[in-house]
This record gives sequence, structure tokens and C-alpha cells, in this order.
Amino acid sequence: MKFVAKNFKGRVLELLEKIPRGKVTTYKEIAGALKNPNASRAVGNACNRNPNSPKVPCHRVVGFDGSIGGYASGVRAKIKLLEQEGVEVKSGKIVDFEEKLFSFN
DNA sequence: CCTGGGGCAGCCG
DNA sequence: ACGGCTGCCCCAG
Repeated sequence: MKFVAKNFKGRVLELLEKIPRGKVTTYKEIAGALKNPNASRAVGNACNRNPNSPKVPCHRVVGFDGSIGGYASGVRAKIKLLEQEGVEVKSGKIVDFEEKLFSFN
């Protein structure tokens, strides 16, 4: 049985878990999927204060431009994880970002 | 490149 | 429950 969180934070975490390995998404996509296209900041907050650190791949979420943005454990770690999953990162940006972009839509 | 403004959820007192 | 502060953001100038 699937656990459906009704909190904003909970939904964000669930979406993050849906992101396949080697793919990335944007805060905007998540916000839009939650019907709150302006809540991109709130999405980032949910990840930052995320209670499920290793459970949720927050490192697969990047800025609208494919920019890494930030990371609670350090941007450096985020890039490292992405590269391990096969996502190239150059100068703090995702290489072929649009091709690796995953949509919830 | 940097600055300011907007809008939204989480956390703390 | 309320108010203020913060933030892994986005957009325009």
C-alpha cells in the first residue's frame, strides 16, 4: 500500500524518489506538479529541511537552468553524487540538462 | 555580473 | 494558533 503524504513536503519527497537514476529535475517542475508553480522556494526548503536525507535523492534536483543551485551537505557532494549516477556536471551546471530532465507530467 | 522583488512552506519563539 | 525569519528559487531590469 502506498503511503500518500498530504503535506507539501511529503509530496516533494515522494516525487524525488520517483526520479530515475541518471535523471534530474527542477524545483519548478516539482512545484508545478504540486500545482504551485511559484512554490519553487518551498520545494527547495522541503529538501533542505528534508528528514529523509539518504532516502530521498535531493541531489537529483537542480535549478531551472540546470544549475546545481545549492545543497545542504555541500554543493560539492551533490555534484559528486550526480557524476556517480552518470550525470555530467560542468562549471556547476548539468551537461545536456534538457536531455536528462525528468518530468512528472 | 549584481540587485531587487515576488511568493510559499518550514522552523522557532 | 500567530508572527517573523530563512531558503537547494525564479524573473526582470
